[in-house]
Amino acid sequence: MGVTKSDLFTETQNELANYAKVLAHPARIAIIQFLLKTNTCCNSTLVEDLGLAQATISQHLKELKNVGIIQGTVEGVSVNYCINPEKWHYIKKMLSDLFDGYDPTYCSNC
Amino acid sequence: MGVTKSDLFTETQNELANYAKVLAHPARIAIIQFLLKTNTCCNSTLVEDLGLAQATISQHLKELKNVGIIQGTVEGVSVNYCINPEKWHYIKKMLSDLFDGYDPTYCSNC
DNA sequence: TATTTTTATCGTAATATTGCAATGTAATAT
DNA sequence: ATATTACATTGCAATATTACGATAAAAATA
Repeated sequence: MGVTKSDLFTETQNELANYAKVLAHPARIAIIQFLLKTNTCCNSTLVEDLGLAQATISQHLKELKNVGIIQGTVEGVSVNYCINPEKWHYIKKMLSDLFDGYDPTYCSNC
Repeated sequence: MGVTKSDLFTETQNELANYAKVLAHPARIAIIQFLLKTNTCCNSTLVEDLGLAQATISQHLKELKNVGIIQGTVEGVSVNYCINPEKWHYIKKMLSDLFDGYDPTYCSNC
């Protein structure tokens, strides 16, 4: 049906899935990596750098902002985007908690 | 269009996005967490545990298997799934490389 | 004021994802 | 041989995502 049955899952499961979803597009990964390098960027810079249309970049930025991984501050005509440090570390922790939860020494059949 | 312009991005960006995509559904997170707890599971166990239809679980398992995060071994009538340790650590490293790439002390405007 | 620059939003088309009933398949049990 | 059990696959409907042109809004500039 295309609609996820969120009510079947825990809050953590839905939350993790939502964070993963925002990372699940190369353009958004590229935007994040760009920010890791330059610390700040605006829509027009990304349009040049990524080669996607302005409306498309704007949409990706919106999704990143919606989950809180980036934040934007109006700077005259343009908007400066940067990583939200608190959210960044929160997501980082959720993911490492998940990935640290596996100990292969307990596995007998693989 | 619904189609990602993969050719605009680096291999790493596409790869990261693909791994994120497979984590971008609470059912698949739930399956992984189930495996972290029990180390092994089969389709029917998950159908009981998650409350999704057998065909749906089968589809989610297929996606997890396609990116290599889990592997299945036929055990008589049923199929035992478990985490693929190499892939697990590979994905874990890719994600931590991304998330370790941020140093808030360099950021002046947030 | 008119123009330019930058971004957001709307509308739309193409494609992808989610979920499940129905059906197919393969191994085991009766 | 037939039935049962466990999964995979197919086909379909509903919804979500991706991409972008067109347009709107808001600030800076001529």
